[in-house]
This record gives sequence, structure tokens and C-alpha cells, in this order.
Amino acid sequence: MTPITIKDIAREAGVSTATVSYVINGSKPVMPEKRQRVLDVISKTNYQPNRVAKSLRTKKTNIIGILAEDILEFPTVGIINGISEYIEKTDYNILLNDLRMLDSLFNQYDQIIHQKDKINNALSFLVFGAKVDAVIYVGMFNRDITGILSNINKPIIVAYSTSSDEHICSVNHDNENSATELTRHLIENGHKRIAVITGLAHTAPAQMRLKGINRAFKEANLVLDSTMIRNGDWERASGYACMKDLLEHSTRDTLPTAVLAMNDLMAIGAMDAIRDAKLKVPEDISVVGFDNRNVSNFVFPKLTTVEIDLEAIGYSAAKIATQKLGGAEGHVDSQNIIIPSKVIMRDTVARLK
Amino acid sequence: MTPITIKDIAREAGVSTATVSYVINGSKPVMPEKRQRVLDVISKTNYQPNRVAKSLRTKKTNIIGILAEDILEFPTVGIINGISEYIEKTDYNILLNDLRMLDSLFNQYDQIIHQKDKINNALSFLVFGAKVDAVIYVGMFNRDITGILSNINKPIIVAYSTSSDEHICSVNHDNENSATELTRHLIENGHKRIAVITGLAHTAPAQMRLKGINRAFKEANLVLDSTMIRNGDWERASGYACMKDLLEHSTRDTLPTAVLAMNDLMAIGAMDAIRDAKLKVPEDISVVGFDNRNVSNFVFPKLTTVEIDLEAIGYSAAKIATQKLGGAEGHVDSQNIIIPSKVIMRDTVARLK
DNA sequence: ATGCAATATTTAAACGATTAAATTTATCGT
DNA sequence: ACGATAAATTTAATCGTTTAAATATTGCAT
Repeated sequence: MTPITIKDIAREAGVSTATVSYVINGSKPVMPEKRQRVLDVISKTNYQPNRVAKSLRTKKTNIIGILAEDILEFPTVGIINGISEYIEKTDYNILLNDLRMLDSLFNQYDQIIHQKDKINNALSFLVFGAKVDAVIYVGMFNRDITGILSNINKPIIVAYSTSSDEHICSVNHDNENSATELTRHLIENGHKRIAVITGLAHTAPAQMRLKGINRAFKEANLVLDSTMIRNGDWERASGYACMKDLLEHSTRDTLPTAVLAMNDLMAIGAMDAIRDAKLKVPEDISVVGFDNRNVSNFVFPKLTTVEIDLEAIGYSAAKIATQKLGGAEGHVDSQNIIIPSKVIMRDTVARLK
Repeated sequence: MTPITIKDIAREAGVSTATVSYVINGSKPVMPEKRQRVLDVISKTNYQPNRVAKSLRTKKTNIIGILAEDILEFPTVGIINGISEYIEKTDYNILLNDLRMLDSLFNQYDQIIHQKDKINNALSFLVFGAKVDAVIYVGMFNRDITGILSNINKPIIVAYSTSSDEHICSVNHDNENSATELTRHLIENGHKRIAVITGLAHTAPAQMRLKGINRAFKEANLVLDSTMIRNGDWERASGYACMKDLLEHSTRDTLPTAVLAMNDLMAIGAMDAIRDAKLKVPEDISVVGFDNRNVSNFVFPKLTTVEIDLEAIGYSAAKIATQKLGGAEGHVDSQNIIIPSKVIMRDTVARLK
């Protein structure tokens, strides 16, 4: 009943525990017959070394901590999946810590404990308590958490935002470039009067995407008409409201031929508004979104959007983490990795002549 | 640089390590002034007890292992979120092990390692290697994994399927009842000619749901016409194909007035087929789905479906796990918990007179 | 004040692995 | 066959906690 330990294996195989350890880890040569004897006993007994004891001694847990802002937030699962894909090939494991930040917006208790404290506590627990070897932070990282970070001498990688701290690697997608490409796609199809529905204006992605949009306009010697810009908040309802407003303030001549929403949710909200105005997508107005969420493939017509390779982001973050852990030999790729995205052309963009 | 340990605290506070341990864990009374001195040193130094060492000594890691069939599969995240919601209030943590079963369908390597072995290996690692205190299996559990399970004397809880093993608790949603209610909703709206698009026929949910549908028919003294049943495979494309077939084999008189698909994806596929046939939902044919996936709220018209309370399933599973861990004092609820679901009425069901 | 019981504190042995250092065994040239 | 050297193996300390058991301290009745 009591779990089987290295001592049991040693006794059974007639060797010392050190020898057993050496064959398990290959850390020192062991005579072939002894080696085989040990291996036989191990497989016969189904022995699994106690990782807890091993960790205590070696000061390595082989655990990567994931600190997720909210597992329900759109990119989180995709990124975790990418991490999992890489980690599965290694000897590491995942300790998942969900900050539940969406949840905490509605939670009294959390208004007392500031979010920064929440992050710091979780980080501190992971690093000093659970002794994870590295942590991957999944989310926008737009909170100031530099307080505790300085005295952590373990790899911290940020996934889905870009780090400005030089000790912290980050893996992000190419907000600016993909916004350029998306806009270019519209322009190439003959659109000139393009409306823009932004995300929350103070957030990094919204700013980067806007920059990318402007670049495409400049390239084509066009200017982005500021009266055609509406500020949304990333949610479907705001897309609807922005589009409605755009429609109401337009005459036949000033109606945009296309609208670029900074994410799919708002794009779909815009499509709702267009349908309610008895107009058709894309015949009357083209619509494009961003993120390639599941739903963009289910609305009618199917939404043209930008696909973010979340899996690649997670995969890359995990790879960096283990490389950093590998010590000097494993060379660490780079400080801030940018994963390219691509435009997924579906059915919401009409070709203008 | 070297992390601070209980010895440092003891020295600094002028007491023994045992005393420090007693104040941290409240396991024995300590004189108020001493207690305070220790507490002060702890908060001044930001000391975090080493969980690894603690676990080795107490043989409890305070970690709940999650064994997920695939994190990308629809219910997984919702259930993990529920687990996380409960766990956050306790001293436990989550070790996430993703079996990546969807992925492995396309992976040569995994055809060699049988899925059963994969599950057993992962389980064995979690229990004997990582020494998690309990494991929650998230998925269909329709694989035979009884091999290794017998000699594990730690709580195992299955979430999202029902266990037949009496040593394994399970938490599932009420497939049968909610199918009855969904069907009843159609009947109450005057529908009699109802077509059914099933999921993979050999799976438990498909069988339970069919049972529930039949019950509603019987209640209403109707019979489910077997020529109106089509077997899908849970995917959107199969919903499309089934609906197309249904349409092609119907005359005006034999056209179903409603179709019940066993999940939202197939329901949406059916809606696609109906639209392609120049028919309208719900005016010509009503459609209902199952699962309340995100997308069901984004299609047009919005899909009437059954909402599964994934969060409650996860929450409940985590609660059972910790209760079982609590020992004799914490009474464990029940062996097989069924969480009720509810019909979400949206826009795809027409009232017939 | 004194002794005794009750309470508080410390000592030291675990937990199960790894790994220097010590020891044993094997190899090999002469 | 004999040392010397190299290779394999074992011994025992260690990682940072917890917790019985031993010890020290306190309070209290007399």
C-alpha cells in the first residue's frame, strides 16, 4: 500500500540507491548486468520516482507555471494549447494559475485586493512557494507588476503582449503588420471610403492596429478620414452602436464602402447593425474583423478577418522557457518574438470597380 | 540570493524552526509575543514556505491534477474554469495535463502508443510521480482505463461523463432530461413532424439524448417517425448533409416542421442547408441545437438550444475532490452528481397554430 | 517558597531522492 | 602475478519542512 521508493528498488535489485539513481538518470555509468537488473525491477514494480523528493534535492521542479489573466478570455486556451504542445515533448509539466480577472470585475472581494497585488501574490506563490522553474504570463500584461519581478531570478515569459522590461522575454503577434495587410486587402479591392471601429483606445493592441491601418493608407496615398473613426470597446454591442452611428451620420454619398473593426466581435456587431438597416454585407458594405474567433466562421456571410496563430505563440513561449532553463548551452532565441498573422479571406469583402 | 528558509526566520526571530512551523500552521499554541515576533520577521522578509519540502514531509502536495482529454474540446475550458473558481478559495493548486486527444488523431506517434496507455501513463505520472492529491478527469471517459485505476487510493473524479466504477465519482449534466425539455418545447409550440439529427450513435450522450427525446414524444402521445432520424457525427458538415438529405426526401407534406440536432454545430449545419434550399428558419422550419456553444448566439437567427452549466460541473467536481481529501469530517456529497441544464429560447423556433 | 501539573519550546528524526567523497572492484602493462 | 590506475559502487550528507518526544518554562495551590 505504502508507495514504492528507490530503496525498495535498490533492495530488490541488490544494489545501492545511488546505483538505482544512476541508471534512472544516466548520470554515471553502471555495469550492463546491474543496469538491466535495476531496469527489470523498475518495470516489474511500475516504480515512479517521487518528483517531490527529487525536486527538493535538485532544486528543480520541472514545472512551468502558467499565470493566465483569465482562462475564459479569448486567446488563453489557444496559447495554453501551444504551450502544451511543446511541453508534451519535454519532461516539464504545467501548473495552471488562473487570475480570473474577468470574474473579479464583478467581485467585491477583489476590489479590496488590488489586481496588481493579485498578480504579485500569484507570481510570488508560483516562484517561491511552488518553486516552478519558469513562468509564462498569458495576457495583456498592461498592469504594472514590476514591483516584485526584480528579485526573481527565474525566466519569465510574457505571451500575448510585448514586454518592455529587458529581463522579460515576450512573444506576441504582429498587430501592426496584420492591420496593414488587412487594410491593404480592402484597398486592393477598390475601397477608399473605409470606416474604422477601434478597440478601447488606450490599449496597446488598439494603438498598434491603428498604426498599421494608417500605414496602409499612406502607402496607397490615401488619408484615413477621422470622421469615419468610431471608438468601440471590443464588445459586440459597441460594434453595433458604432455602426449605427456611422450609418445615421451618412448620406448616400458619404456612406463607407467598407468598415474595418478591430476585432471580430465588433465586426459582427457592425454586421448586425447593417442588417437591421436593411443593407447587405458585402454588396452594400464590406466588413472585416480581427482575431479569427470561432464565430467569424459561423456568421453569415462568413467574416474576412486576421488569424492570430495562438498556438505558435504558446509554443514559442514554452520553447523559450525551456531553452532558458537549459543553461548556457541552449541558446535563447531572442528577447521579443513577433509571430506573423495572416488575413483569412472569406465572404464579407466585395470587389469594387 | 539563496532563497530564505524557515531556519532564517527562526534565527531572526530567536526561536526554533519548530516554533516557526507552529505559528505558520497554527498547529500548536505559541506565546503571543513570540508569535508576533515570528509573524513580523515573516512579513518583513516576504518568506514563503517551500511547498516542495512541506509536501515531502506531509505527503500532501495540495495539488489537484486535471487530466483533460483535449483542452480545445468544447467543454474543457468551461469545466476548468469551474474548477478554478472553487480551487481559488482553497489552498489547492492545479496541475494541468492535456492528453491532446484531438491532436493525436493526426499524429503517427500516437497510433503506436495506444490512447489507453496514454491515459494510464499520464494518470500514473500524476499520482505516483507528481504526487497530486486527487485527479479530475475531464472528458468523455469512454475509454477503458480500468487497468491502472484499481491500485490508486486517491480520489478520482470524472467531469463531463458518468462513471460506472463505484470508486470513481462523476459529475455530469443531465443529457436525458434536457433532451426531453428541448423536445417538449418544440411540441408545446405545436410541432409534431420533428426530425432528429443525432450525434455519433454509439456515444453515451447521443444515446441519452435520444432516450430523452423519445420520452417527450411518449408523454405527448406522439411517435418519433424513424424515417425522420439521420445520424450525424457532431460536426457542422454532417448537420448540413443530414438536413440536405431530409429536404431531398420530403414532399411538401412530409417536410418536418422542426429539426432537433443533438448539438449546436450540427444545428448550424442544418441551418446552412435550409438557407441553401431557399427556405427560412424559423418560418419554414424550426431548428434547435444542444450545448449552447458561443456560436449559437452569433448565427442568424440566434439558435434555441440547451445550456450546459460547465462551470457548475467543474465547481462541483473540485468540491468533491477537496471534500474527499478533507477526510472523514468533510462529508462527501454523492457518488454521481447530475447538474441540470436549461433550454435557452432564442429565435429559431416558430409557434405553429 | 516549593513542588506539580500544565503549557510552551526545542531537539532531532523523518520524508525520498541526488551526489560528493570514500570505498570497492576491474583492467592492464610489465 | 603485482601494483597502479581507472571504473564502478556504496556511504552518508543534504535539500527544507513537520512533528513526535524530550526538555524547559510557567502558573498555581499549598
